[in-house]
Amino acid sequence: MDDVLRRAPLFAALDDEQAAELRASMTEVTLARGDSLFHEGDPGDRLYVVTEGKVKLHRTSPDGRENMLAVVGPGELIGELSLFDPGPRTATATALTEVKLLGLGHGDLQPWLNVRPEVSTALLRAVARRLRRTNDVMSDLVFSDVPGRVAKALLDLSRRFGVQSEEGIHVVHDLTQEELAQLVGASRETVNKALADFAGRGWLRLEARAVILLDVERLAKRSR
Amino acid sequence: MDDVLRRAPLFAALDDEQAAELRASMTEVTLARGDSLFHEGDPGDRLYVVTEGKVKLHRTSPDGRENMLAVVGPGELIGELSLFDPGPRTATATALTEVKLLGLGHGDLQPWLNVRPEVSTALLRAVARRLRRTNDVMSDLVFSDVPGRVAKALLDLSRRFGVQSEEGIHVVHDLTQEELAQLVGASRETVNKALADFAGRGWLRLEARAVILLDVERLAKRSR
DNA sequence: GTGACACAGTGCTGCCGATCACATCCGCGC
DNA sequence: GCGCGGATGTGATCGGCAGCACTGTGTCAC
Repeated sequence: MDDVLRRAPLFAALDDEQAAELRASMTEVTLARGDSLFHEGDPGDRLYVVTEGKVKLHRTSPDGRENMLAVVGPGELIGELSLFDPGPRTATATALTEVKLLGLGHGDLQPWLNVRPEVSTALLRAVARRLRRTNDVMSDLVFSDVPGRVAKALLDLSRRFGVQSEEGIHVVHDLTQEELAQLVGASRETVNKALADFAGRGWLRLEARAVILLDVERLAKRSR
Repeated sequence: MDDVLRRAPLFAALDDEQAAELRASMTEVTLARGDSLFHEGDPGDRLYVVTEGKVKLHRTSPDGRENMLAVVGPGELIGELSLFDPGPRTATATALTEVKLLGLGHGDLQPWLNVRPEVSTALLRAVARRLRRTNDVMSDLVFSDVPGRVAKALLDLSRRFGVQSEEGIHVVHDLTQEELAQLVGASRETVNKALADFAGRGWLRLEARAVILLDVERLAKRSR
C-alpha cells in the first residue's frame, strides 16, 4: 500500500489488512491543473484523500472576487464537511497540479465508523486540527499586515512542501502570485511588492510558482 | 433532563437513560461575567457544554490586541479541539454573562465514543459545522468592509439569541462595542460609527449590550 | 450627591493597501 | 521566429479604516 495513504488520517488507525480493505472501496480520480473536483453549491457527500499533487479550496464572492481557504496536499482530506454535516459544498476544489485522489462515499464510510471507533477518533482529530489552522489564519487576517501574512503563508507552505537544498529551502507551491494573493486575502499587486521587497533584502529568491527561502529567521520575525 | 442539554450535539443521539448516565459523569461549573474558564496556552483536555449564558472564545496577539473567535451559547461546545487534537488551548474562554457549564474529561468521554458510534458522528457534525461557520467568517473578513461585517454579525447574533417583539427582533448579545469590534476584526470607533449610521437610517435601535433590529431586510442587503 | 470608572459617541489625521494603468517578460503554438 | 495570452513588475492615485484625542453618559460605591 501507498506510503502517503498510510499516513493519511483515514488510514492511520487501521492495520494493513483493514487499510487494504478500505482502500478497495475507494475510487480513483485524476485531474489536470485547472480541473475542478466539485463546485461551491454542488450537492455531494463524498470525501477525498489526495494521494498526489495539490488542490486548492476556494470561494467566489457575489461580485466575482476569489478567496482561497486552503491548499490541500498529499495525505490530506477534501470534502469532509459535506459528509459529516450534510449540505451542499461550501467551496470549490480545483487542481493546482496534476492530481490523483481517492474518493469515498458516505455509505461506504459509515460501516467503518460504526465498527472501528479509531477511525472516528482519527477523523475528529483531523477536523479539529483543520479548525485550529483556520482559526490561526483568521487571527492573522486581523492582526497582521499583508507582508506579514505573505511571510507566514510562505513559511507554512515551506513546512508542508519545502525541501532543503544547499541554497535554502526550495518551496514549489504551484501557486501564481494571483493565487497567493487570494490565499492571504490581498491584491496581487500588493503581494508582488511584498515578495519583491523580501527578495531585495535577500530573504528569498523568486521562481515560477516556487520560492527558495534563504533567511527563514528573518521571515519568521516579519511574520509576527 | 434539561431541555437545552437534550438538544446539545453530545446528547442528541442518546436515549433518555443514556443521556442521564452521561450527564451524571459531568461536573457543573458556574462563572460570573468576566471569569475565565481557561486561558490560551493552558494544558487541558476537558470539553464543556454551555447550559446557561454566553461565553466568548478569544485570543491575544503578541502586542496585546484582542480578537474574538466566537460567542458560544446554550447547547454549544467549548474546548473540543484540545480534546480531539491533544495540545494546549489555543484560545481563552471568558464568560460574557453569568454562565453554567457541564464539563467532561477525555477519559470520561472515550468509552462513549467506543461503544456508541452515534456520539462520534454527532461530534463530527458539530465540529464540521463550526468549521463551516469559521470559513464563512474568514471569507467575510476578506470580502466585506467593516459596516458589512457588523451587519452580518448582528444578523448572526439575532438568529441565535434574538426574540421577536412587536417592535422588531430584540437581540441581547451581552457584548460591549469594544467586544463587538473584536468579533468583527475592527476598531471600536469604526464599529461605533457603523452602528450609529445603521441607527440613523432606522435599521436598528441601540441599547446597552443589546440591539433591536427594525429592518432586517436592509441589514441583510448591506451585509452582502 | 459626587467622584470614579467603564462604556459610548464623534471629528481629525495619516497610512496601508485596493485599484488603475502601464510596461515587461516568458512559454507555447504554429 | 513571431505573435499572443497569461503572468509579473512597478508607479500614481484614492479611499477606508486605525489611531488619537476628546467629549458625553450611565452606573456603581460610599
